[in-house]
Amino acid sequence: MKLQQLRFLLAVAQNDLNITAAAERLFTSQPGVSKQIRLLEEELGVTIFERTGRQLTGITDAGKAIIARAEAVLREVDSIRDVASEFSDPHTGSLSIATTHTQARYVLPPIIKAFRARYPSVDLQMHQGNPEQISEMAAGGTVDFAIATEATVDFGNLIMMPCYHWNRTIITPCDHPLRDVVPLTLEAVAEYPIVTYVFGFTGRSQLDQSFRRLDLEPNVVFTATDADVIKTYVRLGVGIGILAKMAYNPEQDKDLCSLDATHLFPSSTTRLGFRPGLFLRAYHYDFITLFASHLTRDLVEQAVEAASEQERSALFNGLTLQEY
Amino acid sequence: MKLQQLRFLLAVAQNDLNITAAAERLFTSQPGVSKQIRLLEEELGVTIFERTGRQLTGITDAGKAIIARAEAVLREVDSIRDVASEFSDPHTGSLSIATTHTQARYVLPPIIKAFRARYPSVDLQMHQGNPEQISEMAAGGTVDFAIATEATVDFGNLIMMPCYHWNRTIITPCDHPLRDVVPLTLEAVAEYPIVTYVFGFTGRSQLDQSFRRLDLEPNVVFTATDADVIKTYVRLGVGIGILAKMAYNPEQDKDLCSLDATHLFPSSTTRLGFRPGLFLRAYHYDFITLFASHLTRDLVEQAVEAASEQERSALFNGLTLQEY
DNA sequence: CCCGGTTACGACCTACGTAATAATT
DNA sequence: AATTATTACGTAGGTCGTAACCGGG
Repeated sequence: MKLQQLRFLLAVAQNDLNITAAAERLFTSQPGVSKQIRLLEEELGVTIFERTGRQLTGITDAGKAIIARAEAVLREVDSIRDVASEFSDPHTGSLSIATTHTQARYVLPPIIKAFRARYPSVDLQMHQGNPEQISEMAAGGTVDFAIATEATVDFGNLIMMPCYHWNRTIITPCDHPLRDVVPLTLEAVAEYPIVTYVFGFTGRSQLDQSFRRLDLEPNVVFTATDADVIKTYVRLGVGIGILAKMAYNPEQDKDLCSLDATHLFPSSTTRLGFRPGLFLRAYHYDFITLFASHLTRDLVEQAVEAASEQERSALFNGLTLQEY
Repeated sequence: MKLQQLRFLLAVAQNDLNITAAAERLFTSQPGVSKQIRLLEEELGVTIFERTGRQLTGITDAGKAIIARAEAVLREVDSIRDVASEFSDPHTGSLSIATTHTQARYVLPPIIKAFRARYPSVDLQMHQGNPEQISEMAAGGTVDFAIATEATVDFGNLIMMPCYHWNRTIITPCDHPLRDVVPLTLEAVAEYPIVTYVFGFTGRSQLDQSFRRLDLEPNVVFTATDADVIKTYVRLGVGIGILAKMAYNPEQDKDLCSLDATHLFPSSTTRLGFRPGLFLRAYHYDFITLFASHLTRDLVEQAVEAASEQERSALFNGLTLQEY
């Protein structure tokens, strides 16, 4: 068994069982891939791909199990390279982050700026997606870090660490009657059409819970995955907006008025996660600490070492997180 | 990077940095090993071994990290072979178990017999050790299964599953005055010199706790790692023996009398554990079910899938385990 | 007949073994 | 002096690329 054979195997699996395409992606010849696959099957004594005639038409059960493990092998091999680079050239490498719009647009920019200043030679990649996609990318090794608010807990065994708490603000046109309701109540909010996040994004489920607890039926007339769209529709008079506080910028959004809603909803927590086994380079730790100053290298290492989820969350109890 | 280079690397690390010895163990030439190590170092751009002159004198920090990951790679590669064998030849393979004397001597023999009857072509290996050694062997990949009562919880991230409960019996010469104490109490037991297990073995810590809870100071005059030695010294009149119930055989031990001590001590639980990532073949599942009938393949698979330790133990709540 | 996989063959490379050399203890 | 790592070099095996060949749609 050769590492290349495993690479070939994965390439074929990832290219719809098309050996030609896999060979192209690997910058090698098609017969070579074909042959190595057969040699691997022969050595293992198992057919990995179902064939009708000469065409690959499916993956056998054995093949699925083997492919899953081959991925693990290659991830681990990559991590060996990472370890080596860390010692030979600690300031060069790559950092890839998957995150949601809210983080990418409102929270990460200053962090990224500081990080790039400190590590100009680190190749930085950002991917945007919904929370599930983000978790999958982190679990599957496509990206190093997942940063999101929902759905990342419980998913794919990621090591998750709380980064900051945040709450919501309600934005309205400045002549809106809701501004006269003091103190603001959920009942009053529920009177008006609402524009907010789609389900699964940016603490939306916690928002729904708060209304439900008071047996209120909020009239959500429009949902979006990002705050910019929400603001746009509030400006159009479609309804009042409920969005993450950090997405409201008093200067740029001065045509909208904001009403603090911290007392109406429980705080949400944004977390950063990565897959167990990922080798964290010095700049990974630095990025984490830049993003959440309480997550020192020491603490992160303890979280990685922690045997159970319980043990891990115990580490984070008693920490005071930044509040937005 | 080649898999062989990683194998060479590990062999050198495991043979006191002696390349000659490593080459012998690998049935290859010593210059070959030397060269591949250097090639690997060159490719990674990192020195793995500290050298004084030509002698290898230590492992660098980078080397330690790399070796740890190389072990993971090779384990995973082995597991690919296991997967393949499972599909090509499900009845052939190997099963290695590390366990303590008590299990090996009194509990496992009928299980092993049944297993061998069902899988005569599976190469069965048993290793005896103390609970820590056992856990280490399972975590490090030396053996597939660890079976023990203590110390295996919390250790090395093993996936542990409860197999059966058991309690203790007290054995005495048949003319011993303790036989007249009805009902038997811990206070009475504490009056006599005691022969039992050494600390860390076969539920010894739970035994100590029971005495301590009543502020009793048991007079333990002799400790052993196995019940046969305990019986021997009880026969010599050194003291009364406290041992696991399944270690008392009414026929063979008819010169000794046993007093049930179930009401004096809490039950202990014997567990079976294996490292996460181990590929379980059909005969692995069958062995587990033979050993503990409630641990069906389905349940074991769920335990493997469980994301957290909590989730896993929840699976086992409500099961009624066999009681010895 | 086209697309895609396999077989055939030749060139290159590289891993490995033997032998010689150098450095440590 | 003995042990152990490195260097040198030749060989055998294997990987890879080109080209020819086959099987389905």
